[in-house]
Amino acid sequence: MRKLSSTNYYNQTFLEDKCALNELIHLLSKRWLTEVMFSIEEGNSRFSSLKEDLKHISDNILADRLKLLEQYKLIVRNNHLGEVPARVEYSLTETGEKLSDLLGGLCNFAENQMEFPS
Amino acid sequence: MRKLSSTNYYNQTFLEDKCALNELIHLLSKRWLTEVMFSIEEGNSRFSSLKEDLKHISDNILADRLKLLEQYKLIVRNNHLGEVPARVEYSLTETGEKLSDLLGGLCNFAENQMEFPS
DNA sequence: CTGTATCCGATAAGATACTG
DNA sequence: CAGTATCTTATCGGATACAG
Repeated sequence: MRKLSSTNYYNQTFLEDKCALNELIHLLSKRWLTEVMFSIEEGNSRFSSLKEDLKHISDNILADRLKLLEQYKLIVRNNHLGEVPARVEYSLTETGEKLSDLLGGLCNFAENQMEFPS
Repeated sequence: MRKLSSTNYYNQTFLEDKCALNELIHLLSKRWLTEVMFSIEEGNSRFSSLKEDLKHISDNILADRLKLLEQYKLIVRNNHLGEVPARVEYSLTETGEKLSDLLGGLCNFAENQMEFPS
């Protein structure tokens, strides 16, 4: 639960305060996060179906990414209360869909106009 | 110089191979990288003027980010050979300018349509 | 089924000192 | 002026075990 080593922490918050883009990119850079978003967009709404679709993801990472996406209001969590076994469904918010579109454009750019070294 | 702890390394390359977007985001997520790009776009072409513009960046980080941007062909390095003291100028490539535009759109989205927690 | 808790190795940022 | 080399600390991803 500790953090902030002076400059390291300071610089990160400085950059995030300066421009929201830095905070967004920091979020997007978390491994699997965009994949989880795209997988939900494609119709995988359950924890188990996401886990199956993203073959190599682990439970704790998937749970963490879902929590993050929910906190940033990019997805909504629909808990079907009281059902046993538990049933939860996720879906994109409007903001989430908009972001997904923008990332589509960026993806197209990355694949067609960028040259990656080695 | 060592790396790859099996799954950790494997998953990263798996995701980068699957979609170039992941590799691009991984690049953009390096701290200061977009700031360096934007600062060059605004006319800061020298190492020293970038360092002055981005007040809290350290030498080794700035040097590393410039090297990365050059490797990905987002900037070009123009070495004025034989001048003493050394003089080097950086500028955006066409690809760099295109990426900068796209990031502008993403930045606009981040600042106007996203809600950041806490 | 849908998660949480703890631990460990790998990577990234930055401080400091030094170089052509 | 424009960097490089070495080292320390913080953060991140993943394995494993467990819980409501």
